[in-house]
Amino acid sequence: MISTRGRYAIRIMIDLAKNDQGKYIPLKDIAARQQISKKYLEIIVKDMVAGGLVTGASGKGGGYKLCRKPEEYSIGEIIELMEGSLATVACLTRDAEPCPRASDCPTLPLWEEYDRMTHDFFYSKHLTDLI
Amino acid sequence: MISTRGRYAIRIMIDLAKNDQGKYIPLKDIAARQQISKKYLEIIVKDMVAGGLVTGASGKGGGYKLCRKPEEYSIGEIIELMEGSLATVACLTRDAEPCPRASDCPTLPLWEEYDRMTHDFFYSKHLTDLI
DNA sequence: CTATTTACCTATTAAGTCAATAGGTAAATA
DNA sequence: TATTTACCTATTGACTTAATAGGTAAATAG
Repeated sequence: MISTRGRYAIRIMIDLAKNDQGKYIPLKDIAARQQISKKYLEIIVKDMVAGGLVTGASGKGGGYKLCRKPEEYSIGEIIELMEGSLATVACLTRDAEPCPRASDCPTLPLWEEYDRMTHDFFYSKHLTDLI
Repeated sequence: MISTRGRYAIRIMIDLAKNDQGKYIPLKDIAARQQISKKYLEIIVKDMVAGGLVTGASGKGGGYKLCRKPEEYSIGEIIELMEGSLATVACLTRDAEPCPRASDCPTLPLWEEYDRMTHDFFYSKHLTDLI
């Protein structure tokens, strides 16, 4: 299940893209338009800055801005950053301890196939596809 | 993320299919082969009986048994029963309260497409594909 | 230079979910 | 009648989720 972290991050990105006029956009405005608590968005957007999705500027006239063109963001990248992983089962997580049953696990190929499909799906979608 | 409920359920089904000799198979044996706590499997298999995936019989010589041929079970059906839903975002859950933003939510089509893909993927796989 | 606006920071919390464990009762057979 | 098995209810510890609370630092407009 994709949580609010990933979903709100995408909504922030879309909002930034749609309202782009070259200037920074205050989080207050985004929160009002998206009807999400500004305080909660702060936590989310902080990680977006750290992950290189957006840039922030303090002070009057400050706010947030995309740091690439909308077509240069894949949805997969956004979700993977915000959720920590796109993995659909625990044993395929980035930092999963190696499963001792992996070599003869009859279900592993299924999860791998689904994981690959999920990855390809979200990496083939870009921010521009949502605008 | 698919939890142990869904994953263990599939492993139980595979175990029942592989070891089928017409008789009931005690949960004790499945737990030993799969290296999963029998007590935990009890909780899971209870819902599998309720959902019509397997039948149970008490007493000596009792245990569990598939109630259809392995090719007649889709993986989607098993996961959906055990996880409550195959939905990948909250607003597409069976009993989600209707989202007031749905009509002009720019991300909804994305989740719907992914959901459809997930559904089709798991319903196209059957128990026999894992044996 | 000062007031205002904004990002940025740390901590806390209430509710819910997950993955079990514990300790029984009822049913069926050898 | 003893044994084996399913079936039942309750509890728990760890973790995650989705927030809220209350600040400090930076930048600009006036």
